[in-house]
Amino acid sequence: MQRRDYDFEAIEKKWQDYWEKNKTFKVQDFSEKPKYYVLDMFPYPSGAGLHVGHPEGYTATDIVCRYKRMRGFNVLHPMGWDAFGLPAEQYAVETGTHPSITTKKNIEVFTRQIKALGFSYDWDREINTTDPKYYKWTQWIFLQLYKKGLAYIDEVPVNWCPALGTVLANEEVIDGKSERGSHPVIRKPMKQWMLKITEYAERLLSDIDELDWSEGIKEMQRNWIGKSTGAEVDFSVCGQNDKIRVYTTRPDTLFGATYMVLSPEHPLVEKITTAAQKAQVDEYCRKVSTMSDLSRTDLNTEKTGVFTGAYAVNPVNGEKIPVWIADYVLISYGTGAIMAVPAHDTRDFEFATKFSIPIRCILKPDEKEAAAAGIDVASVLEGKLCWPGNGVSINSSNSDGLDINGLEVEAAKKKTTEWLEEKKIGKGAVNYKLRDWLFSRQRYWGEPFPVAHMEDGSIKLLDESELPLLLPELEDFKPAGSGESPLAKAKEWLNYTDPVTGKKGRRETNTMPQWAGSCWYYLRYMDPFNEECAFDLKKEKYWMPVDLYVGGAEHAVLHLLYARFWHKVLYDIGVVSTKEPFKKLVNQGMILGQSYKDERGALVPSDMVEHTEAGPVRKDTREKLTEFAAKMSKSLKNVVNPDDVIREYGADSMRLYEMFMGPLEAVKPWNTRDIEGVYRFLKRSWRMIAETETVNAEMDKSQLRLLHATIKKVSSDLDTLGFNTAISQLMIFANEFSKLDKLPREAAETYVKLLAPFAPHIAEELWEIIGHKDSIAYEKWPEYNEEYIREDEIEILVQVLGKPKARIMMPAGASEELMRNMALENDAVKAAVQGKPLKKLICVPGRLINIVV
RNA sequence: GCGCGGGUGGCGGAAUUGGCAGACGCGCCAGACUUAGGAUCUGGUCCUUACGGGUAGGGGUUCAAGUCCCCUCCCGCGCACCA
Repeated sequence: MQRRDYDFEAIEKKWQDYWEKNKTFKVQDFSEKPKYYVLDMFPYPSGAGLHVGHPEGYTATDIVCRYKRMRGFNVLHPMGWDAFGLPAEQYAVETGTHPSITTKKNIEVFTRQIKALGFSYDWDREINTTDPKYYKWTQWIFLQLYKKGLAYIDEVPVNWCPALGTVLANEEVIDGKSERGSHPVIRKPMKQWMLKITEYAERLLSDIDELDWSEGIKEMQRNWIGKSTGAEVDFSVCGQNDKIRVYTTRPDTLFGATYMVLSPEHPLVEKITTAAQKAQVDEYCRKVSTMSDLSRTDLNTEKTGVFTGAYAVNPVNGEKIPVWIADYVLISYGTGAIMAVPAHDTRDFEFATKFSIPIRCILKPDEKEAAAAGIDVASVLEGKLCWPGNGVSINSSNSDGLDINGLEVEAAKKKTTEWLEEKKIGKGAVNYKLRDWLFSRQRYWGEPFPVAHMEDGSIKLLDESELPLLLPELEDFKPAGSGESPLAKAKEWLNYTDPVTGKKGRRETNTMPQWAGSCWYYLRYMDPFNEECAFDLKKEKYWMPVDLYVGGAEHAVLHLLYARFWHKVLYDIGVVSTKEPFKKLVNQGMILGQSYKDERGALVPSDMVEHTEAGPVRKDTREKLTEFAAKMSKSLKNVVNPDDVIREYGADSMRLYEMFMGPLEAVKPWNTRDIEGVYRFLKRSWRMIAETETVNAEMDKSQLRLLHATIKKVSSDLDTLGFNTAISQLMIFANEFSKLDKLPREAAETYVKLLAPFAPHIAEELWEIIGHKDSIAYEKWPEYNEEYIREDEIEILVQVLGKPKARIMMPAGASEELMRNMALENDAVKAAVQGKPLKKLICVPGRLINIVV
């Protein structure tokens, strides 16, 4: 075998061993240096191992960490495992293998793969959510939530998945099917633990403003919380004492309310329904209750509903209006009842049209807005078209002191709300889309709740000294089928006796959802082995908040919202010192795989594709195929395994390619062919340093300029996470300096330092080759000198009428006067101007001149 | 439908925020070295023979527009009867 000049395999092994043996990246608490906490979203260790999406974020954070260390920061950069979860449990159901065994094995694979990329984690802080020493404190936090009144049991219709034998959270149900496995999901009432995240809705919303997160993610969180302001209004039911309370964001349209709608689940439905309508109403309610969420939302296009036979009184004009029930009104939002204003609400309009309910226009549309939307104002006024937009109120006054005619929407809302409050029939109100968090799962592989249900019906919290409450050993991991978790089969474990009173009870059989462990793991890293408390307060004060948090956008709302919620609770009980956990958040974009489709657009698995000179064809039929990028999946066989890439090109090339592909946050297509480019770059770097004589020579002006421009560009790009452009600058440098026969020492040393965060193994090796004994990891980051970057002469573009005509070298600090003269004397410029009179001359110093004639 | 991103060579992507569009890389073409090349090096590579024309399409502001404004089209992501 021929000698490989750049032997990445040996080099990478050597330095990974070195870092491990010397504990190069072990971090000290309370160092004098400024702290910097960089966090990756810790992975669920799945059986499939790492895919190329994982190292994308990990590489980015690792580069930042290595850079910050060289900048003199004390960097906390930990890794751990979000190891509770359904897949290991499903595997246990199928094979009888205990989830802890599967989990352990998977973690070993993940660890090996992650270490092979040379990330500078402090492995001495590794945590695992399934470790009793960890989940003891997850349980402890639950106790705190309960004590604050934020945890309660409620009987709620939940998403029951018969195939999985478990209840799923709303987030785990996609289009009425389970996110995992795509099994049908139906609604079933069950006793569940809930967390009152709604109590924190306002703070979760308003504190978003101070976060350094991408606007997109912040907006998603705002939408998820979904704050709206409006009013609650009471409508009395004709012939009864009952009142129907509605929530509306448009109190200004009360005069246009021509009917009301209750959600089928509304408690008043039964009471107000007349005998004549009872059969129909019951039938409708029955139908809706058995419907899955999917079929219920399916009815999007066609509204359904039934008249209850009852009437209510519109409080602004005393009018009798019919009360209907319809499934387009949700019991879980607002008051579960609405006043319907068909003229100014598209849903009500559809409903009213279908059931021939009067439509009364009480808002004259804004002419401009209506024209822009292509809406005919006259039709709106006749009640033939719906206008949900702006305008002024009409036909909106009563004899009881309310007159909003002529007012714009905002003013009309305000005035109506004041009137309602004065008459004590309503008040201003705020609503959120955010619901309380369904916090139990009917699973084995999760944190047990530290509670017992006592025989007298009370709930007993375990004492802190009884934690952790361990999971019982089981042999059969199948769900109980009744909806209870497999824990219901753990006979002895179930029995609880209060150590103080001797009273008996039964342990909670639900376990916590996977989100629980990830809600506070970033805190445990600061103090991972503390047995006295979840984490030391002084350490928390030193390390928090997380300065940079990188992870996939799939956690844009749920994990990040839940973690923020817990953090605020912990803040309120005084164990954390910051209002928010994650100061800066970056979502890495998904990496897509090379995929193929035929002319009909049918997808073709990658192993069926052959590459010919004319392009990709289908192996068996020779049909022409087109290449495109699609999410990596088993079925398309377009998944790239980092192990293969590392074997072929090395970890440094892998790291560089992941960063060079494009901006961190962008969705990018993987193309194995392109790795060749960064690999060549590393080989060139190798030859430039390792196989070129290093001399103590001065650099000339242009060399100094390039060196310092490179320091500047790489540094500023690292500050803004512009990894792709930083690498391209390093390439420019290597392209130039690799031409030299002898490399000036200063250039060599500086370059290796700049390269080190990106490609640490080769950098360590080169650093050693040019004569250093210690690791490069804590070398001082180079500083640039603006002096050297400045050019003496700058090429100035001269345009005539905006068209480039000449490029003239001018002194760097040339005055406008000088620039102007030099430009006008230029032959090419003279030719373009042709003696025409000068109308205007724009001079941008250091850049260009534009002559207008 | 609503909200948020985005549309630049054959491909991945640059462009100091209004100032020479296409940096850097892949691919491709030509050449050098070579027994050999999936090694390395050199040169070329937006379109057009040219004049010129080009950043999804159309209009506008400006001395100057990929960048700002208006309209249209397309793609991705999120939410989806939230009153």
